[in-house]
Amino acid sequence: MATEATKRPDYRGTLNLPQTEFPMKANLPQREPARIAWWAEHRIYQRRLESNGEGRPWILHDGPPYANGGLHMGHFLNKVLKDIFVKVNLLDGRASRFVPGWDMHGLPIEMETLKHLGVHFRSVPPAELREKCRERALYWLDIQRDLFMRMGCFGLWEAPYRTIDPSFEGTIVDALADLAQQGYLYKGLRSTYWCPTDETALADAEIEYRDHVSPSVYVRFPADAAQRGDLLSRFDGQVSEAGDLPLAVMCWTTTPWSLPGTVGVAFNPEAEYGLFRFRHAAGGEDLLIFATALLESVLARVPGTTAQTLATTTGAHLVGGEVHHPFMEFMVRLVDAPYVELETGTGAVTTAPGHGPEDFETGVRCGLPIVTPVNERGDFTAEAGIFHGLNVLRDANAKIVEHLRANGTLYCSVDYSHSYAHCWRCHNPVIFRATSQWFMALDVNHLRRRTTEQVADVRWHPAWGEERMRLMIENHPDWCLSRQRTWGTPIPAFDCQECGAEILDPRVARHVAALFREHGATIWWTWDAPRLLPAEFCCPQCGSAKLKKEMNIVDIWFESGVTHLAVLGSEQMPWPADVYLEGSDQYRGWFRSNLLTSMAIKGTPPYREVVSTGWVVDPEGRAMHKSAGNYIAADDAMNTYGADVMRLWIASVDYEADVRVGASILANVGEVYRNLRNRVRFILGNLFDFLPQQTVPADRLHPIDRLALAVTDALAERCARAYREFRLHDVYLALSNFVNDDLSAFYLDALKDRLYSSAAGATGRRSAQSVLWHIAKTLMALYAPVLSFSAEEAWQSVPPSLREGVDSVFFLKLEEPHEASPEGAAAVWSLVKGLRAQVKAQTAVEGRDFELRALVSADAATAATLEGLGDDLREALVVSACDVTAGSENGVSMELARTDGEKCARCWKYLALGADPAHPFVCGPCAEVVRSL
RNA sequence: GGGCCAUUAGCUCAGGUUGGUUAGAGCGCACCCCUGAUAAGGGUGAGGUCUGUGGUUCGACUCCACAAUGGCCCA
Repeated sequence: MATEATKRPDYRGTLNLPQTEFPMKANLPQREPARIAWWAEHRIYQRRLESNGEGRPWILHDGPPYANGGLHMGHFLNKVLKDIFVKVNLLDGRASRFVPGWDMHGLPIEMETLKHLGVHFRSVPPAELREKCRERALYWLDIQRDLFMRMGCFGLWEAPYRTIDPSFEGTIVDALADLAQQGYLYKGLRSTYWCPTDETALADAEIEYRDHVSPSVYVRFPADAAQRGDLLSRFDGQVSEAGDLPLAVMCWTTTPWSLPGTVGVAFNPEAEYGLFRFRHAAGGEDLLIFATALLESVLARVPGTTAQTLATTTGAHLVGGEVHHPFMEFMVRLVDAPYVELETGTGAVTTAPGHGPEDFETGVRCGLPIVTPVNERGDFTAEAGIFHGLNVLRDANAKIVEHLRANGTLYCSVDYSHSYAHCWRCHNPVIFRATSQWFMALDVNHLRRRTTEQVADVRWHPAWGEERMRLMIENHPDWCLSRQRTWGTPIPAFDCQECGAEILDPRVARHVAALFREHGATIWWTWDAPRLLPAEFCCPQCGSAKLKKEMNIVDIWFESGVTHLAVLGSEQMPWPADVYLEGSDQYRGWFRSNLLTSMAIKGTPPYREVVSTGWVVDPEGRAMHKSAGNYIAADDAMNTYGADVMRLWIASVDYEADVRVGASILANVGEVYRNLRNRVRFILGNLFDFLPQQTVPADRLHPIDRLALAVTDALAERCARAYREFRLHDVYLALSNFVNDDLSAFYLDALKDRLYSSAAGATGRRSAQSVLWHIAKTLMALYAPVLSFSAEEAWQSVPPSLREGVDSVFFLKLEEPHEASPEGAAAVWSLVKGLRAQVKAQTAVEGRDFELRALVSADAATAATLEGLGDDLREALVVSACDVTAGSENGVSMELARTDGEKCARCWKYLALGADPAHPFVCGPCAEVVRSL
């Protein structure tokens, strides 16, 4: 063995093997924080923004997260996606200035603060409670900001917009002034969701549906003699066996507490109703009216009864009749309502316009009185008679059922489990109350029509977003803007003490807005009315100066609905935004609220494009919940996998639909990450001795290198286009295919011989390096929006002489300008790649790569093309010799055979050895290189 | 209960703008090669009734209807 070693010396030291400081192992969780500090210290984002200064900035307007807790994977998806597109545009030469924002007012924070303090909101003075809420919101803002920065997101983190800033509060009130001036705001009685626990009206968005068990009651609404005659006549006089039995309508409700406010009974006008002769188990008999379709169901619930059908008619025929209330003093009108369904109950539904939106609508349409005998705490008022003082959610149902049973009007009461509206924060059931609230009208000034029309002018991603938004606007009721809470921005309304006028005057609103900008909105609680009003302002109706401020705050969806007015509109942050990007729940939320305020105040949408994302779900496709045990906190994921792997995960999925995440999914992404990282590492390793001035001009590159250049430029073009069109997954697929298939398995593999065994400064080697440097820059730039940490790390590992003073990967261009590629380059590339694949497929049979010589035969044209590649064809096939012959047949075929040569101890190709007696085991070219060292 | 969206190999996704030969890729897995990208690299292979059921058609993963499962929004 010793003699063998001396006979065949080790030439390893004479080769140009890769060297790089870019480590193979990423250690992302440990290294990423230092990268963030470096970006901040060197003001990388700000400097690129400044150098991109010309032209209109590209603005992705940030939808504000709610500052009331930690961050989950949904937050990660949201903010990182935004960051990716911000960086795409940054690298693409635009000033993509990202101003992050936070939604900081509102009930959830107020609740969280009260819980934190352990007190009830009535026990804390408003100004003090507001200060505590502010502290709490700022506390969460800091935590969230740190995490967003930890994700690697670029943005103006030191100057975010916050809905609690006095300037923002001023914008909110100015927006109300604009709306008031144009006649959008009105005060109206409305049946609104009302939370008796929190004592506030709730927006639709503040409602969640949960299962709830209610007593489902069948109640007798008796008719007196006159009413009886009238009702019987409505059965077309076909009633012969009625005798003188008493008559009643059998009504149904799942909210017995609404009975004191029940002033109507609704029938489905198209359904059939029967007049039934009822024999009760106890012995009595009477006549009852209810839906025929529900007869069996009713009999099943009122045991021991039998019924005989005397006559039938339609619901429409019964409308206009009247019966007595089962216990109140007033009469109840029979009305029609299309929503009355015949699946459960009796088809005769109690209607309390003060306690339900449908009932309210029916009441208004049919002229019923709007009765609301329930106060803000859910207690019956004196208007409810004997039930005065009972609470509708606690004891009213039981007491009312008991009373019905006692006075003989209850047929049946059974527990009924159904989906019922609950408060989103305290999770208690909510009720409806008719209360006086401020509304934004959607049909004033053709707002609804103009909005649905202009929805078509926005580019929606995915495309179905347009239809979804259009339907959303078409079906939306007027927007209830007022809330009866403390932590928010006051609605600048005053009530006249003399004439009772409710005043929301634009002039007053602008005055208040200016005061808020200067002093903050808390002055609404600490200043008296005269100080808040413009000098000499009097009631526009009666001229009285005795005005009292209202204590309503504005819906927080209105606050976030005017972020476009608060944040955009300057030269640096122009209005409208280029893009809004949020989860698909925001079609109903922020996309819509911004659209409506913008259409009303500015006349056009606040965005040109809208991107919506799916939901982050667990590996089985189920929603994530802390209580379900499948919840992943954003910081935990980053600490485990590193932000860059998490960021790559986002590119690996189709974010427009729901995206799954879990340990095995992220492990897969981790493998792809290592691929992408090692490709760049290998390329950088081969550039350790390369200098920019050694770059070989395109026209003198090796043929295969020119093809590689062309293929790389095509990739960059394709990726850049996909990036600009938000097709992130296409970038991911294109990059991983390129890096694995074109580079690792083909080009880089082929290049090793030339890079390693040529003389360091040989033109051929510099040609390869020239192209490798171009590929490296291309890849790092394309990686940077997604793999921000790793791309930057790679860039910092490039020898400074090669980097030429470019400090950061974020100073590169997304797509380097380049000359047109040679005609058909991609086809030639594929052709050669295909031949190389054939070689590889046969190496197991025929021998190792370099042990082979290839005999390629092709039609004349193809042969000419292949011959044009010169020795690069041999190199690309990784064989020791290659001959091309032109045949007459179409296409290309190849034969492989063993070479005659011996293995060169230095380059490992099989060639004639020993031309230089000093180096007997080495081929001619290698001997020459070695001699020159 | 209604609207919208999704459902293609173990996982993440392509695909077919006009339905037409053996539905593709990466990762994982199994086996093999290399050891001068080495806590790397290369090759080969096994995995799919394209969620299900009907329908239209000479022919459907692709069009239509219904259903299931999951998601978002609403009631």
